[in-house]
Amino acid sequence: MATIHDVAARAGVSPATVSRFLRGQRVRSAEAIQAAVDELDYWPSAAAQALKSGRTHTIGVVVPDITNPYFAAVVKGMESVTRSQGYRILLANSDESCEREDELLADMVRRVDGIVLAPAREQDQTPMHVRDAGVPLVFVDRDLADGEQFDAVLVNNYDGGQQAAAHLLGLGHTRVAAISGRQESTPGRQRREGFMDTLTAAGVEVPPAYDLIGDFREEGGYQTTLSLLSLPEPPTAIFTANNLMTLGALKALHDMRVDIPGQVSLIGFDDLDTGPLLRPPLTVIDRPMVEQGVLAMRLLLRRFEEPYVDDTARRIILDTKLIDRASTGPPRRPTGPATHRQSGGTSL
Amino acid sequence: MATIHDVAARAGVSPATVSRFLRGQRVRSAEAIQAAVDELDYWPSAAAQALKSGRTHTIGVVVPDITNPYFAAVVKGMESVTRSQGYRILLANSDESCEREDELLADMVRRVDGIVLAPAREQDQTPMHVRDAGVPLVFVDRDLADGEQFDAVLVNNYDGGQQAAAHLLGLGHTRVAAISGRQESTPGRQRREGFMDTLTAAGVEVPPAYDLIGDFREEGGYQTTLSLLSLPEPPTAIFTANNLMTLGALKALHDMRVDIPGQVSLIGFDDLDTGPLLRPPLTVIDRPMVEQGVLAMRLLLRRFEEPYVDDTARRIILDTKLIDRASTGPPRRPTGPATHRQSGGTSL
DNA sequence: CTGAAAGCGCTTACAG
DNA sequence: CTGAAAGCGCTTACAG
Repeated sequence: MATIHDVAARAGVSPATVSRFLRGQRVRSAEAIQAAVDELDYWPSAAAQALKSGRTHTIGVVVPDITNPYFAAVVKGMESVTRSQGYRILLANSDESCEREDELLADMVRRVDGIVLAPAREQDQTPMHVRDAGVPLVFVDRDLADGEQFDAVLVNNYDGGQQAAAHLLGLGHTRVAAISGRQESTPGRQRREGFMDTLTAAGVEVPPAYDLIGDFREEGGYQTTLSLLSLPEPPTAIFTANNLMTLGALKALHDMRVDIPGQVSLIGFDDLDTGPLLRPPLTVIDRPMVEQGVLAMRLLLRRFEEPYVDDTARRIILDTKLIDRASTGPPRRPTGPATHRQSGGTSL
Repeated sequence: MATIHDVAARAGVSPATVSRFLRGQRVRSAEAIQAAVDELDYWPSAAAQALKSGRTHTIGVVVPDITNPYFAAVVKGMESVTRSQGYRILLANSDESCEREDELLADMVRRVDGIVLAPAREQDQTPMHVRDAGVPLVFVDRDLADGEQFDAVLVNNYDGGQQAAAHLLGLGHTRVAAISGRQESTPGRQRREGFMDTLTAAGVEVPPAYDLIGDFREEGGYQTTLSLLSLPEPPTAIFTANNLMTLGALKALHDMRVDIPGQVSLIGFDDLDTGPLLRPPLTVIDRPMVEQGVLAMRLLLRRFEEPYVDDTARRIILDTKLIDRASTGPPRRPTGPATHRQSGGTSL
């Protein structure tokens, strides 16, 4: 493969001049150099450039699962930004594993300029080390327990949980279950807290059997829903704390031939592309996706601007929004202090 | 950041010895070096290693759209392989654009050891150049017109198109429409050909208004379906050539309050995670997804084995399979040389 | 505007 | 097993 020396020799200049030309500086022999570049099919070595300049123009992105449509959308947003700025993305899945995340981060420290991370656990220590090593870090979707010093793009998960609970309460539900994400993760903890606090404040108690922890995966949503349905007194409404678990719950409900929302109402967190097309169309707590990726990447790239002065951490918290479709409705026979704004179910 | 010299100095050895230790060779001062590495929090510079060794241990992956669940699954499969082999993935979307793909490829040539590509067009020339530059290339999902010299993992798209057509013919449809992908792409062309050939062979003619070309995106599926429905004589069955267009078609059908499969049958190519949960559950041509990624990456990494002798191109063609769910059924009133294996529709 | 030269941080024959 | 030395392919002050 041709090197900068080959190009220089062919164009009759020094390698330094070729280098200057390539970085857009004005040089006398521009045409000759361009011709040599074309003829030799020259492309600079990224490794040599990185070694010399200390910049890789690559951003590491670590998410729990790229097949989760939410993260796919977030990554898409990030890519639209990196593309326009001349950066590229080194992508990896942590698989919700802290150990895996640590390995990935360690591996990335010396090959990227910065990292966007959705930490698997709020107690992670590795991000601090990475930052101490001089690699800027931005959180997306998830935070650290003591993450205030990091840039972050998050949503108001607590609020989202509240909205979900308020919606079910408004329909008259009192036997309400929640399938939450791991409590060591930001969205797992916050969504559950918002949901539970709202129920408690309304005088609705949630028995332990109704307060389940999933794994943010479809399988977890499926299994926990089955366990809920096998209870002597199953809930009349279920809140699933992310898109994949919602899908799992929906599958379980279908498999058990449960009428939605006749027998059980289902409200999920995070909308799906297929949300309106499902049986029944899904009621969900929605939030920006692509936009989160865009904002997170902008926050990160901003740290590479020269001169860079403003060193304060930027924390962006976006709002959630209820999308009321058809998977929630009033319970068949209100069993508690039901509100009375709905016309009521007729069956049984 | 600490360098190998710092570690060497602290351990009282030469940099060469540290380097040997790090690559697993036997050295006398192993403990001292390990201690120095730990204390200094040393991590080798990927750029320096790449420059010196000529290997980046990074694989470039270029797909049309990572938010397409099919490609997300393929990438997941690829990642499971790279992970276990000490490689990482540089991921990028071509957005179905040839120009964008060219840019990405050119950019990657000097920063990866190999590339897995789903070419946007069968006439692409750039892959040849990349290969000539010494970077191994494997195709996945899509091929080049003269791609026999490249490793590839594909599926029998023609066969899949045939299966879809045979299924609709078997139900008695004669007014059959197809929404295909761009004919310059492998799956766009092959799926349509298999579908059309089968109809033609059965004596069913497809008018131009029924033979539409989409863009493999949801929006394309939506718009073309609307145009189909606005025809004086709309089709009784639609074949959509990929998952996203199927979703778009389903949305259009819902929006126009068309009964599926009562008024219109819908059969898609590529299954969806939500396939069984949709209204109605989708009949599709299915194919391996994660597995394709695994196979493609194995094919590629095999080229880096030492010593590498077998230089013949490996072409893997996987089979498709019909999943018969509920979005297809007999037409309301058979209008052509209908077969008679179904019990027939009752309405109208 | 241009060139000679140093150096980024490693790896690897080459001697010992 | 070990060290000194060269070199991977660039970039960038430093002079001119």
